[in-house]
Amino acid sequence: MKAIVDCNSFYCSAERLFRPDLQQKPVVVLSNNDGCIVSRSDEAKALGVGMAAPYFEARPLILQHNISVFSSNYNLYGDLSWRVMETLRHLMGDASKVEVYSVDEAFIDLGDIPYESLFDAAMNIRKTVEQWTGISVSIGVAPTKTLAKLANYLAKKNKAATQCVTVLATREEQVTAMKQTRVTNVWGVGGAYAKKLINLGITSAWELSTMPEEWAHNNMGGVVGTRLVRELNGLPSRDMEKPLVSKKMIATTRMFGTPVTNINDIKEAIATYTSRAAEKLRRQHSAAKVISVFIVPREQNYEVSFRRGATVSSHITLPAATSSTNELIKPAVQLVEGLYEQGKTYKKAGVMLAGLEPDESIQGNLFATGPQKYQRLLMDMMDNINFSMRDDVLKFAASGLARDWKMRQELRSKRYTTRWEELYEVR
DNA sequence: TCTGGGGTCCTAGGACCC
DNA sequence: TCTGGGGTCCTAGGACCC
Repeated sequence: MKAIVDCNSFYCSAERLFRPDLQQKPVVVLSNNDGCIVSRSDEAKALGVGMAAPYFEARPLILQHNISVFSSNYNLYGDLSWRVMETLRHLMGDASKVEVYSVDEAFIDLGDIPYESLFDAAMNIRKTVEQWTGISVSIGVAPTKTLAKLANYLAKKNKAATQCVTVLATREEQVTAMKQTRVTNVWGVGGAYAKKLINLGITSAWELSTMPEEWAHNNMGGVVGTRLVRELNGLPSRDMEKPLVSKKMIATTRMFGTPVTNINDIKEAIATYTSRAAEKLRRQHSAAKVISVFIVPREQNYEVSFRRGATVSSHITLPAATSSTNELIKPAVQLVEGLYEQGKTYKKAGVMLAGLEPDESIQGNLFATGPQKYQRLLMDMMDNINFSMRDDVLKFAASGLARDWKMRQELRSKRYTTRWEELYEVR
C-alpha cells in the first residue's frame, strides 16, 4: 500500500505558524511578483477567493473581508518542508520509503500493513507531523499512487468527515470513490486530456478506468495513458522513485516588476538570473554545457491576447561544461542581443541550463590557463558569503545596481527559521 | 514503374505536475 | 495597469549510420 501525505494549504499554514493571531482567519499567499494567488486557507476559499486568481482581481474581495495577504517567502517554506519530510523519514524508520514529490507532498511506502490497521497508521502519521512541525497534513492511502492521490483529494474535500485521512483499500471502496470523482480531478488528467474525455462523454474517474488501455495509449500520451488506466484499476504502474540526486535542467525565470524596453535592463536581468542559476548548479555539483535564454514581449494587441506575446528563445552549446558564473554570463548576454528587438516592450525573461554533468567529470580544457583553476574557489567563496550574509552582497557588475526590473514582493514575512536577523521575537 | 531495413541519437514540442 | 516559477516525462521526426 502507498500513501500520499500532502500539507494543507502549505504556504498559508507556514505563514500562520509564526502568526498565531491568524489561526482560523482567512489568509492567502501570492506568487512571485505578487501576481496571483497560489495558496489559500480554507477560510479564504470559503469567502470565494479562487485558486490562481490574479491578485488585482481578487483584491476587492480581499479588502472587503480583511483577508491577510503575504508575498511568497521561499526560505521559510523550504525550511518547513524539510522539517515535515524529516519527520516522515523518522516515522518510517527508513528514508527510502519516503519519496519527496514536491515541496508539500511525499509518497510513502506503507508495505504490508494489514487493511484494518491502515487508517490508524495514517492517522498516527498525520498527528505526529502536526505535533512536531505545526503543519497540518492530509493523507490518502491506496494500492497505487494514482488512487492514493484520489483518496487524498477526497480526504481534503471533506475534512470534517474524513479527519483528513482516506483509505481506499478494497476494490469496492475504490470504485465508489472513483464514481464520486470527476475525471478532471484525476492525477495526470490535465486540460487537454480532460477535453478529449469529456467530448467522449467520460466524466468520472470510474468511467476513465473502464476505458481500454489501447485507447488510452493512443489518445493520452502513449505509455503515460496506459499507466494511468492501469493505476486506476489498482495495478501499480508507477513505482516509488529514488530521490533525484541531481536535476536535469535548471531554470531561473522571472516576470519583470515593471515592463522593460531597454536592452541593457534585459541584459542585467539575464546576468542576475544566470548568477542565480549557476548557484543552483554549483549546489548540486553540476556543470552545464547548454545555456538558453528567452525573453517574452508584451502583447501589443490587448484584444487578441490578455497575457503575452510569443516567447523568443535561443541557446548555445558551450565548448566545455562549466559552473562558473562569469563563463555563463557572457554567452547569456550575447544571446539577449540576438533576441532583442528595438521598440518592443518586454515583461519576462529567463535562463535555462541544460546538458548537465557532474562537475568533477568536466573535461579538462586544453587551453585553460592558470587563473581558471581558481574559478571554482572564487565561486565557492562567493556562494558562502552570499549565503551567510544577505543575498547578493557579492555579485558581478553585469547584474547591475539599479535593477528597475526587479520583481515586486511587497508583503513578504520574515525568514524566521533561516536568518538570524529575522528570528521570531518574544517580548 | 520501380526506390530496403534496420538502427541510434538528438531536438522540439506537447502534456502533465505542484 | 496589474495573471508565477520550476520541473519531469514522453513522442515524433529528422539526421545520420551501415
